[in-house]
Amino acid sequence: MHISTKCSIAIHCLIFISEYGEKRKVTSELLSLSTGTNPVTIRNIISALKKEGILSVKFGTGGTKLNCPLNEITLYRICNALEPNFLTKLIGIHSMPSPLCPVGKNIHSVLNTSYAKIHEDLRSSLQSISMKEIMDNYNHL
Amino acid sequence: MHISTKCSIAIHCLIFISEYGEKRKVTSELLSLSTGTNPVTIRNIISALKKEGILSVKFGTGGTKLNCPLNEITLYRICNALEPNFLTKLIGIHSMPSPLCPVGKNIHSVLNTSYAKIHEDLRSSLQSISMKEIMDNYNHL
DNA sequence: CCTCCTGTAAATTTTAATCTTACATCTAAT
DNA sequence: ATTAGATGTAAGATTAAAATTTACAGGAGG
Repeated sequence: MHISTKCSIAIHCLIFISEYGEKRKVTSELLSLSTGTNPVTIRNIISALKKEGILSVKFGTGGTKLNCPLNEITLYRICNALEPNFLTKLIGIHSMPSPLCPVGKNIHSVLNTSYAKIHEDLRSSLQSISMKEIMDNYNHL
Repeated sequence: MHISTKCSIAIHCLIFISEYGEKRKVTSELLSLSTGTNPVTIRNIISALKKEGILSVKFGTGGTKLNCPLNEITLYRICNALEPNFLTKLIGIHSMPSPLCPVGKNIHSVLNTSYAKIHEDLRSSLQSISMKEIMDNYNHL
């Protein structure tokens, strides 16, 4: 399973909210126009970020605001909010190796050991980048 | 785009070839049985690994042998053989942000900068694991 | 009480991955 | 040389995953 475009859309939304969330009412309709994605997808993404405590949404009347400092919003947190346990789904494993073959019998165990290290490395990589760096990048473009 | 199960199947095949490639004729049919994948997929994977110089295939009569030392066969090399530039396809980016919006106009550039670091980190992670470690792991199971 | 918004669910469409079928070609053994 | 058992690919069919669309129940605030 891959890291979907939802991650990119989420970052897009967070930049937008960080820039405009205090000044005007940021609705899913507005984010939909800016990202070029349909409003339901936006609402699902925003909903996931809300559950993670990253932002808050004004119910009923609409509008979105960030809920914690930029440096605490890491890419890891975003990805995990969008898809829990996304790391374990990163590299697909074939499901039907032959149990009669010495290799087939043990392949899952071998792969899991090796992949665990990759998951760890990717996790720290994603934790090392937060919306703070991304906003800095955006502002100095 | 994700790292597909082809990577796991490739590792499975390489373990099998490493164990049995010298003793018996390892055909796509045999690998197909061991992995539980159809022979055409196996042949495509083996073909990609061959182009990378990782193994060699005896044409006509069949049979596969490793072509270089285990420690030179890194996961990065395997993934790249299976799908060139797989890193740039790892995290999807939404294709239609609004060019009228300040965020939409610049999002691709911002994302590419941030994602480049992740690609680098993942690359070194994948380069740090080779078939040598995997075979050691397999043998000490 | 009316309008604009959110939160979800369900069905449809689109896209990507995988499997199947088919066949040309090659090698070694008989 | 003929044949049996392989590889290498191309195309089409099937399956599975993502994304979009449609629909609607509910809240907030003028």
